[in-house]
Amino acid sequence: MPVEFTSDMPIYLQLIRLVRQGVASGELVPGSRLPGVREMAIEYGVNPNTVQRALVKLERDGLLYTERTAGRFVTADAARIAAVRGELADRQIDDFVRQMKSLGYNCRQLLETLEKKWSDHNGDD
Amino acid sequence: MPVEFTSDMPIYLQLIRLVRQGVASGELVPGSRLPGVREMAIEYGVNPNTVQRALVKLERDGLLYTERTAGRFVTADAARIAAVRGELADRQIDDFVRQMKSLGYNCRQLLETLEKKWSDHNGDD
DNA sequence: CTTATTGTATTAAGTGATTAATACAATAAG
DNA sequence: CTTATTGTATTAATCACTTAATACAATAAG
Repeated sequence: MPVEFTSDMPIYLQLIRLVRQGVASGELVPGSRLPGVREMAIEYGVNPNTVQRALVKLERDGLLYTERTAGRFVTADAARIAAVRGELADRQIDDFVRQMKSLGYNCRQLLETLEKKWSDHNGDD
Repeated sequence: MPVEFTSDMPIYLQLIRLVRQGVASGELVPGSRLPGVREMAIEYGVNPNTVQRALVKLERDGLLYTERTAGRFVTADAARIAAVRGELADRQIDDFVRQMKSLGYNCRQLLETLEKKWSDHNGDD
C-alpha cells in the first residue's frame, strides 16, 4: 500500500507520525519486527536516510528498539505504548475542541455532527 | 499578541492557516482592512515577503482582496466565508474521527471525553 | 506637484530537507 | 571462514523556504 506524503511537512516528520500512530493503535504489534530501512525506503518511495532519521527519533522516544544486525522492533512495553496513545488522544482532542470552538460551534451541535460522522466512516475499529 | 510558529511547517503555510481561521471564524471582520504586509511582518516577526506570499494565496482563494494603494481587506462575501468555514469544519471532523478510531476509541467513550473537555476549555465562544 | 504609504517584484545569501552514492561494523547463515 | 543483511555514518548536490535589501507603480494626502 503506497502512502502519500504532503509537501506541507518534512517527510521524516510524516514518517514519525505514521509509525507512531501504528504503534499507538496496535496496528504495529508490540515486539514485532519492522522492515529494514532499505525496504521501507522502497515501500514509501523515499531515501533510506530519511527513513533512518525518523526511526532513530522514535527509538529515542522508546517506541522502537534496535538489535544490532537483526533489525528494528516495536517496543513490548505496554505501559509506554499506552502512554503515547493517551498523549496522542489528548492532543487530538485539545486541538479539535479549540478549532471547533474558534469556528463558532457549540457543544450540542458538535456532538450530533460527530456522532453522525462516526457512523458514516467505514470503521475498522 | 506574539504568535508562535512551529518549524514543522513552512511559515507562510502557518500564516495562511492563521488568517483563514480568522476569516472563517469572523474574528477578522468581513470588509475590514488588514494591517500592511510590513506591519504584519513586524507583528509576527517574519519577513514581509513571507507575509505577502501567504496573503496572495488567500486572495486567490477569494478570502481577501486588494485595493491598489489602500491595502488589503477581508472579503465581504458572506457565502464564501460560510463555505470556507464549512470546509474547515468538515476537514477537522473527518481527520478527528479517523484518528480517534485508529486509536481504538468507541463513539460513546469519545463523546463523553469530548463533552468534558469542552467545558474545561475557557470557551470564548 | 510633492510626499508618504500601499502592494508588488527582484536578487542574493543562508539554512534545512532530501536524495544519491557509498562505506563500515556487527552478526546470523551457509 | 565466507557471505549476506542489518543499522549506521559520511559526503556532495539539489531544492524549497526564508531573509535582507532594495526598487518600482499607483494613489491618497498635504
